[in-house]
Amino acid sequence: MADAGIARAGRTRRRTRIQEANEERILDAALEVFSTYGLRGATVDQIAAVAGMTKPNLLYYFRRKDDIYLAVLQRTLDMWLTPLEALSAAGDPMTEITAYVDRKLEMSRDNPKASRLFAMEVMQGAPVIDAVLKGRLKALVDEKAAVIAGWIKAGRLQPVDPHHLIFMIWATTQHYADFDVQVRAVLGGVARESLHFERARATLDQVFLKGIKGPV
Amino acid sequence: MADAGIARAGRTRRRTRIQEANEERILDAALEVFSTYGLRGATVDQIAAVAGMTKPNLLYYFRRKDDIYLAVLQRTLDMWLTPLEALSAAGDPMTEITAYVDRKLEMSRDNPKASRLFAMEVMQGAPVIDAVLKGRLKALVDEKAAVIAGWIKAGRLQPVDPHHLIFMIWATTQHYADFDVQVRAVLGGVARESLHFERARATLDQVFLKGIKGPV
DNA sequence: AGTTTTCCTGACCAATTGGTCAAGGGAAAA
DNA sequence: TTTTCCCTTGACCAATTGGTCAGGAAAACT
Repeated sequence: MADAGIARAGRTRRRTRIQEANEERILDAALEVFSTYGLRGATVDQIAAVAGMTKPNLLYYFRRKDDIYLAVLQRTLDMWLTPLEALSAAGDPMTEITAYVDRKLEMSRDNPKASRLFAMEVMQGAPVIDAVLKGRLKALVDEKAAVIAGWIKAGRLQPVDPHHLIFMIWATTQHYADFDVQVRAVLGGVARESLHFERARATLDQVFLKGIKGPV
Repeated sequence: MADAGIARAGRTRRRTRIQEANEERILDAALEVFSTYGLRGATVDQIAAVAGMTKPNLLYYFRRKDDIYLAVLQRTLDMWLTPLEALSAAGDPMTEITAYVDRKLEMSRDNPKASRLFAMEVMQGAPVIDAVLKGRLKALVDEKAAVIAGWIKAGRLQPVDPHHLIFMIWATTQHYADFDVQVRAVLGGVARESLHFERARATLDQVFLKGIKGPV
């Protein structure tokens, strides 16, 4: 996979500040464009325009469209998986899960483009990160599902299918990023940003909490 | 908007069986392609190939790419809104909501392409159905949210924000269509189709049921 | 049957797309 | 200051894209 940019001939050189700055500008622009139009719908010209540079200049840093796409996916991947990794068997089940929901929701609010990028990739059949889904992601989910299963076995949580519970959390939280336009359209001018986020959080917390809280 | 196909000159003629059949083939193919790549990422050649006809032939029925897109969106819209319309104030709250969840989940299973088509459209900023979202959809959601609010006021349901509850239901059910690839990847070969659908249904029903069931 | 209308296709076109390249302008090491 | 690389660009290219058109093949009407 190399170093993202500068896969050009000759040995690997030190990274210039210009290089560093431009690659970041490009990746930011690429996130913007790819997260809206997907790999196929996005054009290099468009990314270059958003990044404020000429197309050949952009292609100097990333030789092919696919390279940019790959780089921006990888860049966002870790950030996206972090919240689930933080779910700890040691903590109190309800606290842990609520915290996970809240963290994920915050990510959707603060980084909606990352959410949409993955959504686009997956909806197009995950041509690039398919292996990651089946490998790293599956392993992580299986691990945390086991943690939840442990809580259930210990009688600290209602018996629910852990995998599908995780799917529910993903779906509900990412919905606010992926379908942002629809959410706004339906809520109308009524709800101001922060307010509608707070309501979402309250609703999710409440339903999940009551929905899976341990035996009365 | 006209008659979808044959907006060609002259007065509107009767629809041939050939016409009817071909338009359906085209719309099926268009659903397949647009739901995967979105408006911009899809190509007319590709749709024609899936429909099993030449590009000029396809363009004989729909003169522009946008026309096909619009037609396939409209064709799917009603079907997509039906489940929510069926939610009735007259019924028992929990029964109604569970039934809605189940219906939506079945739609995701039986017509995942429709789900992905709308997801794509919305994620790309809803350039085509923006007005529908703010008009018809908002009106429908507001109406049903009022129904739910009524149940809450009557003490038959835990107090939750009705709009966000509806979002939760959309998100969780459509997730199985939109992120199908991811779901399969994470569940691995373990779960066979029908089995994993049944588990999803059970999990959603349970969490929503316990999550919002009226005061004990 | 013959005539009219619909259907279908190969050839074609302009615009856009991903990508290359030679050569000039700058930054930084010597 | 000089030299060496790094950076940037306009011009260019082949392939793909959305879309047109003239004319032949097949239906449909009479």
